[in-house]
Amino acid sequence: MIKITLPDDSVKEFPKGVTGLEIAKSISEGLARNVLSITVNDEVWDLDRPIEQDAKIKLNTWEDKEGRATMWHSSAHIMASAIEDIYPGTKFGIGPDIENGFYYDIDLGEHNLSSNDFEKIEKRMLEIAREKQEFRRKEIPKKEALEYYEKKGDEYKVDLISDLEDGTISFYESGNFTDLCRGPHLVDTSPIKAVKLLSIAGAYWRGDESRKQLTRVYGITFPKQKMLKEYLEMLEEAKKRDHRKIGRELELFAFSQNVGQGLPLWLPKGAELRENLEKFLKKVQRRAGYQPVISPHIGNKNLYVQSGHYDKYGKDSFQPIDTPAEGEQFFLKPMNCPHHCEIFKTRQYSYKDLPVRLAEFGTVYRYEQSGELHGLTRVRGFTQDDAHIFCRPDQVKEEFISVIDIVLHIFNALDFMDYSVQISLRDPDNKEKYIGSDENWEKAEKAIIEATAEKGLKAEVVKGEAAFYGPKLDFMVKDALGRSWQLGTIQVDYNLPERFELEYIGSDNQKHRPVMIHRAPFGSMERFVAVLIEHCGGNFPLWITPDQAIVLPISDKYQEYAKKVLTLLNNLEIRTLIDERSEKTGKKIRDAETKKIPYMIIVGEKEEAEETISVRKHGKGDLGGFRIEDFVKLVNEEILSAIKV
RNA sequence: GCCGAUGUAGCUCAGUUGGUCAGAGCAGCUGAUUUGUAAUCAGCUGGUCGGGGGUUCGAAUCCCUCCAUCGGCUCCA
Repeated sequence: MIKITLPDDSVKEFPKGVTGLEIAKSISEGLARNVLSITVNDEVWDLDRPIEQDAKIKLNTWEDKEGRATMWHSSAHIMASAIEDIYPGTKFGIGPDIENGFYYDIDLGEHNLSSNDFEKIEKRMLEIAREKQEFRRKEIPKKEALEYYEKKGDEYKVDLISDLEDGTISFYESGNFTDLCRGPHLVDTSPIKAVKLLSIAGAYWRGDESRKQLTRVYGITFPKQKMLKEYLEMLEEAKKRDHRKIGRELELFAFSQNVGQGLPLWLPKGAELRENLEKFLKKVQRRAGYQPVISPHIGNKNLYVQSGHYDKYGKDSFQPIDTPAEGEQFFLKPMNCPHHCEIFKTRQYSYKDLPVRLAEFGTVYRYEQSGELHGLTRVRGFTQDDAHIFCRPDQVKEEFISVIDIVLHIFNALDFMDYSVQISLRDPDNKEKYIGSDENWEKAEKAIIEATAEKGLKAEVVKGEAAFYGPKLDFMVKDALGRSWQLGTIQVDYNLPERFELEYIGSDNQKHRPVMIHRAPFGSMERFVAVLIEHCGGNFPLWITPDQAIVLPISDKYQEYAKKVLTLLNNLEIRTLIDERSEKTGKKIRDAETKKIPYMIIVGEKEEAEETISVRKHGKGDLGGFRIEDFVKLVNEEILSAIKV
């Protein structure tokens, strides 16, 4: 007998070689029907794989991430099987489960797959699912596996197997389809009740641009038809929050082919929104000891040669700007740091002057590949809420904490709670790839880890993800469709102080090299606004929204009073509009609701007589009559509680 | 840059196998209406059907090419 520990820490005894399915059955028939895989000592297994010794287990159903992963991984096999049935001779790369569904990279040879082919593949997949094909695990020696795929002519699998360690390799067989696979899988295909192929894309073999591009087919499956329907509806809902759509509807920003792709035009409403964010951050930064600086949009080539960026990015960047003077070349600035280094160099610093914090909303230009451009999240011209902190090595941690404070303060004020934090460290096995002394790296990495811990952030630590010039801390936020974007970033840099020979005089009267910290709490204004739009669906917090209120006179007779109210509110710094059209009140309200204006001020006979206003809140409805000063108080309280000063 | 898809009025979309197919709703304009918490009525103006080339008696519709957009891949100082 072996001891099986369940998630609630209860322990049950089972005969040696018991399977996950048998354990599920011993608990309940219902569970046995719904269980998809089993986690055995933190490893996900097939339900029919015998457990030979004491173990801690968890049975995974659709409700568990691991359960869904098992189902989707098996679905990828079914899709491959269906594709092989329909297009014999197809070669297969990899087919993993992903956060929402799965994909398979395939090589169809001459044939071109398009979304028009999805229906017949889906149909075949459902047939396979209904056939209740069992997934059978086989262990085969590496040599035999290689022979199998060489004979089949599938160079991708050969490539994969060649990289595996010697010994036996696991295969899974379902119906006529056999695939190299670590597993785990469903017991059989029957839990898959609903199938949807979502999209098709090119993907380089092994993510390498120089290798062949395969066809990647994305799909998702569900144990119930209804779930698929709900999922597709959810995707539709998410599309409604897309910043590109809302940006157009609320007239926040636009693109023009005449101006150029990836070059956003901020419309009056969007510019107001952005300025409100900038004003807020400027205020916060002033309090935190930052000094504003301003630098030009172009820089001499020499500047970027010195920074090292010319070498690394010059060829792929925008073309140089030539001037009449001989030998002079300028570039649109791709980042602000070299300029800020030059600002730092304009005077001498004592160790007592540090840290020096230079801040600038600096607009930069980068040549992003055309296929990469995406609304406001990926553009060719954007404004960083940039600052560079020049400090002593012993100040790194303190500075990190203070920057994290700013980032959290902003996220808090915008009700941005759903973010993740990533610490990127250097690859410990490849230290020579990085610039800067071992000692400084260790100090900085330790400082970042400690600073995040002290701030109570749950950060994921990723080794080998650091830039060559220093470790970093990133704040990531997801957009409406679940894609992750990097917003705030804090990066240590040992490279630029070196290249620009920055120095300060220490207490020992010797010259020392400062550490530089790049940081941008928003990241870029463009990307931040994009993600903000998707988070609030265009219903911006009152304090940054372009228009906070709109006065709606009931009829032309009350225009005069309405204008009086308008002036009064604007004088009290409530950004207010007026709707003077000869429309019915219902229509004016509808239009104001559509524009997502937080407060509607309705004035008619009664209000004029009483010197009051009727207030309607967006999305909520009528709040009743107010004296103007009471309304202003209400608005100011709402703003203060949001900003949480 | 690569793979696939898309591109019809400011916006959202119809347009059957190439032949009164250039349309609708919203928006806009003009007029009437003077309105009380999510759409008042009537009339009117908008489009070289993404650009260019080709096939055809005839192209929004078929082919080629370029551009842009969308979903991915790669990249992201």
